[in-house]
Amino acid sequence: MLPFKSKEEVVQEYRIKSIQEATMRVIARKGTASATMQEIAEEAGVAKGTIYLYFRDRDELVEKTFESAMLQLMEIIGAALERDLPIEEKLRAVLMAKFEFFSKNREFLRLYLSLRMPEGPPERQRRQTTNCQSQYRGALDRFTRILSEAMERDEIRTADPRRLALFIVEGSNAVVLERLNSDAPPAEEADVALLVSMVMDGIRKRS
Amino acid sequence: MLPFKSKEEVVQEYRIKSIQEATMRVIARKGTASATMQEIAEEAGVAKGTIYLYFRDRDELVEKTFESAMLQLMEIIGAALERDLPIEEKLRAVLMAKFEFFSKNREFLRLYLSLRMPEGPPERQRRQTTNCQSQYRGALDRFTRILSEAMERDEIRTADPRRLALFIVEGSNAVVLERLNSDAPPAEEADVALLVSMVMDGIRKRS
Amino acid sequence: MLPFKSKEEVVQEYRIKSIQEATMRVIARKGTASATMQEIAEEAGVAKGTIYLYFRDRDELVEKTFESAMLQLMEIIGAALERDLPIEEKLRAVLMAKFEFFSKNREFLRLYLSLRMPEGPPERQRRQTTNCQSQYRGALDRFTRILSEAMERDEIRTADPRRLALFIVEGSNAVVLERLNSDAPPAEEADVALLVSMVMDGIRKRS
Amino acid sequence: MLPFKSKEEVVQEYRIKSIQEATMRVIARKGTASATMQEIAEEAGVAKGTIYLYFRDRDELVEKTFESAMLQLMEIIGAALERDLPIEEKLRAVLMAKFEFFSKNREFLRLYLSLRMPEGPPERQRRQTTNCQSQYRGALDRFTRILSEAMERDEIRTADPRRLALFIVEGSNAVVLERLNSDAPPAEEADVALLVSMVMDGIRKRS
DNA sequence: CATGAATGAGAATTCATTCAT
DNA sequence: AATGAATGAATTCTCATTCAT
Repeated sequence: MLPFKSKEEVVQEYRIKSIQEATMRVIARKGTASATMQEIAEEAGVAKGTIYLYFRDRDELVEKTFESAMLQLMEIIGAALERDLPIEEKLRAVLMAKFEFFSKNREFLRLYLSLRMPEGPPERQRRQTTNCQSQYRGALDRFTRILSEAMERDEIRTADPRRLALFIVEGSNAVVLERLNSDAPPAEEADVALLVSMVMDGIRKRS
Repeated sequence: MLPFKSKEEVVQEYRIKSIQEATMRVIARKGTASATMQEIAEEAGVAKGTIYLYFRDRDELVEKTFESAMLQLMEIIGAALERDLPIEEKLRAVLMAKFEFFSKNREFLRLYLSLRMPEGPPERQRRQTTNCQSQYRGALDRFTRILSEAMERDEIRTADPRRLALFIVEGSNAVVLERLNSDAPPAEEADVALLVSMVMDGIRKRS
Repeated sequence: MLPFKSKEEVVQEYRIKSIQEATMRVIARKGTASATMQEIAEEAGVAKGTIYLYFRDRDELVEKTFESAMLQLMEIIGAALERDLPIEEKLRAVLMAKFEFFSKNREFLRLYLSLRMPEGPPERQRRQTTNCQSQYRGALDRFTRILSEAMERDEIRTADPRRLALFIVEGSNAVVLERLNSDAPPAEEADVALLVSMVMDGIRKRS
Repeated sequence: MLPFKSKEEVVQEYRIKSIQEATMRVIARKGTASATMQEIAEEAGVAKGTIYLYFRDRDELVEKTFESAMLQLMEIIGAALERDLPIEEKLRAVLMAKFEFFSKNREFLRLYLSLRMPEGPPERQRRQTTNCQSQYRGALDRFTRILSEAMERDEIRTADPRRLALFIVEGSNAVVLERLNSDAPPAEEADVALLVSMVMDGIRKRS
């Protein structure tokens, strides 16, 4: 069964992709709350109305944009986790994947960071939580499970795996952000090595 | 020389404090971008116009509110850092201070987290960065310095202290957030102990 | 000479008819001002653009739709009026024709009622008046003339025939509307008889 | 207990009244569906936003405007019906009241006529029906009851009183509309007398 | 000082109309 | 001829800010 796409489908996917990319660029510039449909349309090179052909409303545009980028990220990280490696190498692989993804998708970072704190009236917050937080939570759960399994296999110390996961994920987010904000960040490998070593062995000096 | 405050000054300070507290509560509910002057005024029990007697505009209100809460946080953390303790105890003291502060000032967390990514047109972003990021950066620099000194004193391993500081600060923010979102978080001491031990010794199982 | 229609003409007439019927159905549902081209096109099973092949713009579509239904109505009523009957029977025939027409063309009623008050900017109002009111006025004039003639023949009392015509036409419209809105209206004959008797003899009790 | 109104209440009532009057004028010019908030604001000499201080949204503005004018009309008609008069005189009084009201409130007529056919999506139609039709229905019911009572008192012939009410009310609306559209309508008394005589005795010539 | 009514710039969204395929 | 994606003018509504009282 070959994946067959009619010309219309191709055009449609292309439009959706352009609009979502424009959305991410504008959000990267202005922030999620301040990105206007007007500016997104200009950035995408389409008319305002065109966006509404592909997305019900602004909320859906933002959510779908988040979801589709998040999906890519999850796939990359998922691939890194599937390989049967010791926990240290898994951690390294995940962090490398994340660093590489965000360095290729600079624009996504801001959206990624902002959707964890939903804005607006209760109803919208609920919706955003349902649609976006769930993906983020999913990623976190996955990482939590990896840590749990490593504990069971005695690879790492026993401790609340959720706390660890949170700490590591957010701590490394901060480093990603810092890298993107600096003009000449060190090689990805260097930062990843730093983090892995810190997470695995801590910062205490050993004799 | 006792600090002397005229009645007017006292009233003025009281107003400013009420308005800033109201601001934080509304931001905690709706998010920084969606908090309206109307809702803040109602929450503070004053008229909309009154806010403008004490703050030039909405941006200044948000920034000053951030700054004054941040100042408190910095003082508390500063006090924790001043004591001449080994790095592990300093870390513990700082985290305890932070946990306690946010548990007493739940409302501040959302503002704290949102101002790290300034919103809006370039001009506003610049202003917010100048006014708010600087405090955040200041806190970070301070922590970075503590780590540097500990490295010089050979208490901890040598590594980019800024990266370490970022990682630890943001990682622990995530745990603070998780605590505030959960109905019955574990004792502060427990979470702090977990983080300190993880930061100092890492997660690797040792024989 | 038989009227000869090429295949193209047949198709064209069929299209026009479908679109106009769809227009009336949508207007019956949503009201004249809220009927959108999109919904009309869907209802007619054609593309939006197709409508513009047959009608210059939305206004023309609505007007032509009105006109062609109105033309049918006028023919039916005209037929009723042509028969040489006493005024009472003429009135009965006209009302019967109207009741039957609207019961067969429920959808038309709303359009019929709404076009008596043209909407929008002066230019459009003028156009609608010219195109639609004229038909309505024509119908009214015709009925006015019937009344005048009856007065001249001393069948009915002398009075401003235009006022009488207006009163009778609109009064009976209200009854038509009420019938269409009720689930089980009385037989047409009953309502018509009521109206005819009322118009001819009034409501006063006679000894 | 004197009716006491603070200055604020007076100003508020004045604003509401100006805005509603402007609304009626614009609707009289453009039709209910085509009246824009912008034009209403300009007509009222206030800013767009000001209208929203007094009315939740456009729908509420239109409805409240209708209701308050309708209330006046009902009071005037009610007063005419309270007097204990024979049915003929009651009818005359009601019609006179109606004619006078609409000649003083020309602008209201269009709103009055348009709200009987609610526009838009089902939800809005339902709301308009609830809020506006109910008043219209109320007026109609009242008139229906008057007719019923006259039938019981043997003043008029027995017939479906609702049909009669509809017929008379709408028939006279048409005359009102015609009067307002003509430059020099006959005296109100003349038209009222025509209608009363027609309703009471019908149009049949009697020997 | 404090108030809150008024303002109007700006944002989201809709929809008649066009035009390349 | 038919299509329906694209357009952008027009519309509703929000909200920071001002200012007369």
